[in-house]
Amino acid sequence: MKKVSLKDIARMVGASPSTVSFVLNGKATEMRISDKLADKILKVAKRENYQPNNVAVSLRTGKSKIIGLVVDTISGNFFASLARIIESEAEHFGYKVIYCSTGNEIKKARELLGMLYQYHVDGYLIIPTEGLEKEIENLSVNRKPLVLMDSYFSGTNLPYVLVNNYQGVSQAITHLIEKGYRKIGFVCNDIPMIQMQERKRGYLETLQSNNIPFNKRLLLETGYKDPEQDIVQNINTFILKNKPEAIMFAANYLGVYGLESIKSLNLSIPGDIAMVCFDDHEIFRLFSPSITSIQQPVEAIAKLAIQLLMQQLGKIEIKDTVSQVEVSPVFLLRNST
Amino acid sequence: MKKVSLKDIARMVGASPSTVSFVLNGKATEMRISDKLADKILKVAKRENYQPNNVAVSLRTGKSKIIGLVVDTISGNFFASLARIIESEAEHFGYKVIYCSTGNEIKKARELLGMLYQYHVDGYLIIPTEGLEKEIENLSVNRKPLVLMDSYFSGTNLPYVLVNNYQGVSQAITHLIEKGYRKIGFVCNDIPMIQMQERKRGYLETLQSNNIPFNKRLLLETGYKDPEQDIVQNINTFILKNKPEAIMFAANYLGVYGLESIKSLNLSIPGDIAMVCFDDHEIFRLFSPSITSIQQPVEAIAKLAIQLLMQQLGKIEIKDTVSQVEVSPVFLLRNST
DNA sequence: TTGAAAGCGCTAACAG
DNA sequence: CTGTTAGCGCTTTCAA
Repeated sequence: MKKVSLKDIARMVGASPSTVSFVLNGKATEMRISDKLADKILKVAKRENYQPNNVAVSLRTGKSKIIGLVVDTISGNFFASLARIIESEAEHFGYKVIYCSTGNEIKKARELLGMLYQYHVDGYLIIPTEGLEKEIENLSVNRKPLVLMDSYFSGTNLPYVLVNNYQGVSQAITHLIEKGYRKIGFVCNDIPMIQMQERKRGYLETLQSNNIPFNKRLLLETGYKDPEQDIVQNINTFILKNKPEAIMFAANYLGVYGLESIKSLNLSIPGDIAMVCFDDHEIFRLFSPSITSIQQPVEAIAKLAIQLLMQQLGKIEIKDTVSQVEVSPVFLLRNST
Repeated sequence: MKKVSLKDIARMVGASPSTVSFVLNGKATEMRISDKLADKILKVAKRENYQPNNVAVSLRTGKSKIIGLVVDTISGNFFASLARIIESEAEHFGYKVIYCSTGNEIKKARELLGMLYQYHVDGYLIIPTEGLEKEIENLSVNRKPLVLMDSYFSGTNLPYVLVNNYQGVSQAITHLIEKGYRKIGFVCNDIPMIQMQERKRGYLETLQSNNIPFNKRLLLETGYKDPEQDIVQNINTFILKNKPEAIMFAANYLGVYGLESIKSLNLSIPGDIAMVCFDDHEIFRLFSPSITSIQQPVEAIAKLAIQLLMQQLGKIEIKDTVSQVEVSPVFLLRNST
């Protein structure tokens, strides 16, 4: 039982492959195929359960109707919610989505991008990681539609959409200050990407504009690749040595580790120490006390990203020429501050 | 700047496409191509950064070196950890993985499977959902290598690998009984798939074999598609009305909802109510008190699934003919019981 | 030791 | 209104 091909259909109907192709692609009227023939073709195709061979279509047309979504890790909240929305948005335009995760390995990332390229995906949605700059630049040079999310490379002109990291942190720190906290710690990681830099800048400048001198001992930079154990340990000593009244964690996984640390230290939130986290997590809502956090407007990000991509794919007209957009975060006031 | 094709290379070197193809596919010696020519071809290909067009290769050979992983929802712990391992295992065999999520919509699931089929993925890893039986059966009939995970359809002979659900629940319930609890509630959902049925059976039979009469008011079956709010509300009234001394949740998302409910009821764990959950979740480890749970051996599941798939793909020899395997769960004793 | 040629399944320009 | 034909880029048989 082999799959029926377009040619098979043609033979059965007694028409030529091209005619069948036109009919099946809805170009029957355009090409002025007689209704009779068109109907017959449609009927036979249906009866035989004809499925076009997309590989052949792709080879011929150079289009695949697939967009590739490349992320560092598919675990993780942010990605999980992102993926669902992106998928359904893409569907509106007739595109399918395939996911690839790089596991934060530059080598693997390169391979994956290569694979997507070789399979001729029509567009790329990428959460960029350190070291991937050249490859991404390359896609762009080859005129591949692409949109970056969550971060971007400064100095390039690639389209991106991300949350306003500076604003989010600034809001949180201001909130802490208003609540009377002065000794505010900040725990971030050493990723050199723009989003983390912006968060750090948010911390520093907001302190400054509130006339609170920056104490560098209150800034903890953890290694991104360090094992969980080590990071929790670092946070432990950080808290013990510097006794911050409040801590802001610059990423949700850091907040989770922070929770672990605070728990192991037997400190109470917000009594002994207040906390707020950038990027929400299910745990923060459930925890007792619930944890105040800065939520990324995932839905908006996803929709905008697809929009920018579809513009490049010529699927929607370009309303405005802005292709680099930042969206406002959502401040979720809970009980940890 | 167009991509260089194999033909381009041939022209540059002054050889025929077939010769180039042989060399590039490592069949140079087999075909007795002279070393000189082979070297030259390799060098030029490298210089020109030749990348084969996989679409063309796939069309020609009917193989894609891709396996499709179809899950219900891409969020979720279980899947997230599964994916990572599957990916790296597949890599050993030279396969790439693409993910698709069905969002638990049968229509979308069908489309996705169709897409994978049309793109000629070489193998399928599927977490089956209700209603997908015929499509999956169909793949099998068409001799597509495939392995089910997490669940399966009784009455079919498809290969699968999943945790021993019965054993996991039985172990947990036994534990509760040993701890002295008698009024043990069980919260599951209404998915008619085998894994949930097995968990329910584990509950029922373990009570029975311990001479605890089954009280059907202690069994709560929640709608899988119900919104979170409703389910939490259901759990609330379930607890209030029936006052179980302990509850087992049959899935990790249910456990999380349970936590919410218990929190909103202001009950203490395990003082007022003990709890244990099937399928671990990061929250359970972090929560105060930490929540006892039954962990799925994700790594073992992933590795076995790939193994079964590679057997079908002829990539490894078949050691034993067992293609339906259950693995033992891991009991994680924590502080909620 | 190498090359010519056919063809995977489809689309689209061009000819009737 | 419909069919012929030429490929998309690659692999592989067969012939030289």
